[in-house]
Amino acid sequence: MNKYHDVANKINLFIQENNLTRGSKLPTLTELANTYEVSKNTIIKALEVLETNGVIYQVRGSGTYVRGRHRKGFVNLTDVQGFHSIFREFNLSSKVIELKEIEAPSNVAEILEFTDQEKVYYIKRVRYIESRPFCVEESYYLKTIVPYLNEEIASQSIFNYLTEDLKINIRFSDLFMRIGKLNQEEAGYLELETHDPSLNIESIYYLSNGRPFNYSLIKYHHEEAQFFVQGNNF
Amino acid sequence: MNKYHDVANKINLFIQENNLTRGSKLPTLTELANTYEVSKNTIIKALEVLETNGVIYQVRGSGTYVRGRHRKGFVNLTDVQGFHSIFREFNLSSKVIELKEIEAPSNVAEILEFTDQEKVYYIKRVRYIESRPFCVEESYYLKTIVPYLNEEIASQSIFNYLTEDLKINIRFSDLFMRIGKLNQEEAGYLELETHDPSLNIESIYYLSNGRPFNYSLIKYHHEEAQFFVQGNNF
DNA sequence: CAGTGGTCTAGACCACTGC
DNA sequence: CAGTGGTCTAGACCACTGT
Repeated sequence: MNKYHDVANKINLFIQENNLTRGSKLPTLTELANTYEVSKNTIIKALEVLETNGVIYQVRGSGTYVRGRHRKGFVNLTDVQGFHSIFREFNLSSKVIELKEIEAPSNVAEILEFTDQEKVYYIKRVRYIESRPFCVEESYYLKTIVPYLNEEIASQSIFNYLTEDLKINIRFSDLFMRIGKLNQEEAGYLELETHDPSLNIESIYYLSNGRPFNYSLIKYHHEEAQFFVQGNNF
Repeated sequence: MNKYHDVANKINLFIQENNLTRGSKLPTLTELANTYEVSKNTIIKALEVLETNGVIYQVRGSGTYVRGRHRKGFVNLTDVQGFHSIFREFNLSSKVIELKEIEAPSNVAEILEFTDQEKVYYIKRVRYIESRPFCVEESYYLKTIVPYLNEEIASQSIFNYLTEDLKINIRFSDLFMRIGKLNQEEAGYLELETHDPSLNIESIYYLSNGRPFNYSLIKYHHEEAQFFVQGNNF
């Protein structure tokens, strides 16, 4: 663990434990540098982490303040781990509809950027939050990166399996979202009517060396899909 | 303009002018430091900017590479200036439905965090992209921050007016998104049917001192709403 | 194990806020 | 104009990648 991540966590804890609310002022940079016994620049780095995570904001010439505005039930889209980390607190489960090893269809091959035929795992599953159907997911994993996958793993958190068991480092992701309409099958899974709207998110996940290894198309139940994005300007 | 922003722009230009594609390798940190005649740390800062903007990614021990994946017509949600900057290339226009100065309704007062009665501008407008109706927007601006607004300004880019004429610095924003249904009036503006779905985004914009000054509820035409989010993990 | 990105420091100086 | 965050530097050292 880096020093600045460490300090960031400590400051974050400090905010939570003291119940600091929006607008509360934190100590100055030099004070923080003294109390955590690191250089001023390391404090700056730590606060930078907290700023991009939407925890604080800094005002030049004035001070550092707590940002913290949350709305319950909204999932942060900016966080790559989004769903997985936030839903740890909820009772999240999955039902696997289909799991097979196939040659990648051409559109997926194009997205995942390979020219030769490559094997992928195809998974279709319905995800439930507190036993309410939440989304239908179709996902393709490059077999060279994810050599093994079974129904038991897919019925739990694939993300945890990738990061904790396979030690895969997910570095960044591209999400594309738009509104779609459910077909009869999907509507059935989500307990909705055919042609009801859904929030569709196509996502591509990349390894730390920049290679795309997963493509997913997720259709969210229109009443359950609630997302937020924290923008920063500079 | 800072040195590192300057360098970031130059590197960005370099990428574009040389048509560097996904995966292309950039020079090393020390080489970049030499060619742009700044310290290594300033290069790191510059590359950090490009990384959070989704232009490049860096692999420790290996190098810096071009990320660049775009899909036409998708609006970047992470960028505070999102709509305004990207649509500069399109023919974007607005029709003002209503513009008035009112006491803030209680829900807006709560969101914008004031307890006393305060005046706000309320604006309702329909926005068109290439003359196709794109979204219906209802927006509230704190009058203490935005002292004047008229129909002419509102029919163009309010964002430009705020930043360029009033010299207001927007620092960050919170966006909340979900699917909604259009009422009869809204459907009329968007040339859709009543109860057709829409992508609704509630947004709160904050000044550089952390004060919220604007709240908007925007309902997007379901066929035109296409957004993307670039996630970074660390 | 050479090459490359990442962390950390100490310190000088700049730019902005708010009294 | 005092206080506070932001930029920039030079340099030491660490951690990871890929051959």
